[in-house]
Amino acid sequence: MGSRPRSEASGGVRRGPSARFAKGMEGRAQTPTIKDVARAAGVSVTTVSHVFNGTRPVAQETQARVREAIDDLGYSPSILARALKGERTGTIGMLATSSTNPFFAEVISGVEERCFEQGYSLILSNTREDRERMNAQLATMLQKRIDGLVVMTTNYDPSFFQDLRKLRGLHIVAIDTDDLDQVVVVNDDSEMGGRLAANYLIERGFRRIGVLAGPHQHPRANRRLKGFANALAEAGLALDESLIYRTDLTLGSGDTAMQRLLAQQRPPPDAVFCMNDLTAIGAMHAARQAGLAIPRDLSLIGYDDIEMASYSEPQLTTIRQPTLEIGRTAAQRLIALVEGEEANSEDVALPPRLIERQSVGLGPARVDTPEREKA
Amino acid sequence: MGSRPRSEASGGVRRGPSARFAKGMEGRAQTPTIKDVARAAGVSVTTVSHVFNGTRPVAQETQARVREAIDDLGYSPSILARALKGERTGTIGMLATSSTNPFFAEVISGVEERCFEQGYSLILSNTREDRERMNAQLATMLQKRIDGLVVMTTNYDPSFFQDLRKLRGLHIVAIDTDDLDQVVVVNDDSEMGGRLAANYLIERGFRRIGVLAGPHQHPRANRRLKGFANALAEAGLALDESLIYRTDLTLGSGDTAMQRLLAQQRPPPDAVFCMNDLTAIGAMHAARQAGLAIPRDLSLIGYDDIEMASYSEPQLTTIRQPTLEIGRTAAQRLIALVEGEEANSEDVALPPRLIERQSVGLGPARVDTPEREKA
DNA sequence: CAATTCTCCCAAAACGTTTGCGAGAAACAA
DNA sequence: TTGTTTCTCGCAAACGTTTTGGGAGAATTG
Repeated sequence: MGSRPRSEASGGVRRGPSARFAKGMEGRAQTPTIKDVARAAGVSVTTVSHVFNGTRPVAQETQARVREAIDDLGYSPSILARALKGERTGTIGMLATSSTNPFFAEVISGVEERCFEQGYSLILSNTREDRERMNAQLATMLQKRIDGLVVMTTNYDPSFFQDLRKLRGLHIVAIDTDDLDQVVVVNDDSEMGGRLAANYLIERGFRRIGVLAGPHQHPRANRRLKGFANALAEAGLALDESLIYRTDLTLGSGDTAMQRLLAQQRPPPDAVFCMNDLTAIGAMHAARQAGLAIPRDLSLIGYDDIEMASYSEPQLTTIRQPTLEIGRTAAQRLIALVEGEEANSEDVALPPRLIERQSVGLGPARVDTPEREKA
Repeated sequence: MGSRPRSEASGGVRRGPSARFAKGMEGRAQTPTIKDVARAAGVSVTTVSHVFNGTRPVAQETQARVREAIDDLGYSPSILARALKGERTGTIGMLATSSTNPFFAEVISGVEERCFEQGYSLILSNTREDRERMNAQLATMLQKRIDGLVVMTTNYDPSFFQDLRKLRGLHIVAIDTDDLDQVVVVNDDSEMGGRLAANYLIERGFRRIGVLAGPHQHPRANRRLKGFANALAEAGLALDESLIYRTDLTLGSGDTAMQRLLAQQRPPPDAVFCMNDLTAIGAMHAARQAGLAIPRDLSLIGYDDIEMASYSEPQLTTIRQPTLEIGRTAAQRLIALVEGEEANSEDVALPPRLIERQSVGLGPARVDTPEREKA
């Protein structure tokens, strides 16, 4: 809001008066404009434009001359100028919490991939869940006239989305957020994911089950937890609130949460449902440090199926989210919106899947501690 | 090069003729222009511009009126139009191999962070080392008139950089690439990193040392290997070429390379130097599957110090690269270049550091297999 | 040979900014 | 009153495109 950086010095020899005869590599070769091409080809800018875009028939010979000039000068039209004429900028923005978290990284990758395929480019910003940053980044993106916005935040901040909704004319798709009117949301079906985890554990006979939950306001993790609790309830089991430990879904917080759990719960629960693989791997670490063997003494199930889940010790049983697909779908929907599609703006929920590996045992530690059998 | 997508349908009601009285929320609220503000405030566009930018004294009262109009309408200037006047676009591009690899992700994060701090935004593209994609992405970025470019590729493709150099007027900074004239390069001091690893292993008495190397053309990994070999040589040891196995620096390839090594080398080497943490973790996995305990039967040292290195089993001893810092520095240098700084365009090499954890034992497996002692 | 239709091209407006130039008004000095 | 300075602000050009409305000449038709 304050004074913005002015180009006081005007520094280098940026942009001389539309370099004539840019062919010769004398001096600094400015990026050629359509005018340069027109001059070189001896035609009007109109003709150059039409040749380049194929928007109107142009005589073969003229076309050849123009094309040659284009190649010679290495001309490529300025999207800036083009966008000024009311066309789209072909740029979409993405607000993400952090691009280093492997789950986010993959979603981002999916978004980027689909954007590229469709000829859009992606401006990426990491918000770190800092409201100030988000505002600043959003403002910049608006100045850059993005065609649409993908939002992937972990903590659902209603006021931010309210602000967002005021921006009529900007198309928005949210990933992993509570259902929002006016905004398309792409998710995995988190509730189903939670159920999958619960049913798997129930099936194997686990009854005393802990949870490494996400932050309070985290919609995705909360939905997983809800599905988990529902499935438990349907099996006549209750979710023991005292066995729920909060994390912020990072490696470190999984580690410390598990430490706390192990310190407070004796004996420890038979199994623990972790809201994502990162916390599960952190939890494994803590369990190991505490001398517990997995899955012998304690079973763990994660969520996401990041690549690392196949390489942990033991390999992590988890619920796979179609991560890349979530990103791709979000981009797809956004682009459809941007390109004028009005219909089909319903939310999307992609189905998760159980991936069975080694971190969940065959049942509560019967063999090793037979005395608990009777309980 | 072929026909580009035309906006044939011109679809939705995009951009009516500069919405009058945009205050009323009737219909679609277009993003207001400076003209709308001027009209609302009853002044000329000139005055609005000067008020907004503080480029000329404006009467207090007028200023107040203009500001009110700006707030009312939610005006923010179009960078497109501004850039058209020859100013910078405030956008920098980044070509990266993949944003899901944790090392890359962190570098990207550093770049993004610094860009944001300096008021630039980042267009990110994943190349997947596909030359076609790179070209297409670069072309798009050029059309968007990026002010500068950060390149982070794993395989050094001289011809690409040659092409790049032809783009005079575009500022470029490369990360992790062989020294290039005309382009600033930011690295960690990979050779020193290799030495650190070698000396640490030598110190502990390891002599028969394997290597999980990177791809042939990978400059960074090659420099590490060179430093490693040099340090070995200085200690009077030779690097056994037959103990070098190639990987492509992913988890999976670390796993399979280690499998091959274990199958072919009996007994296995005492220690293995892995070119990055991902391959080291993959290698751990393979070793475990083969029934080897780390570090009892085999010592492993990695490179990068990604977060996961602290949570693997056992925790990975590794060479830490100042990953974030590499990204930040690259962005910093690029922005300096963009803003007209000519001098100080030397390459940067940031110092790596040994992080001692648990994957390297106290020496070759004397205790457990005393018979090898005599060898 | 005049009238009509094509074919190929150009001029100019418009997009939203910034900015050099200058004009009117007020304040001040004479 | 008049000349000068100081404030305050508007006009219009320019940036690189796309696109509309013609226009000049050639080809076709009558």
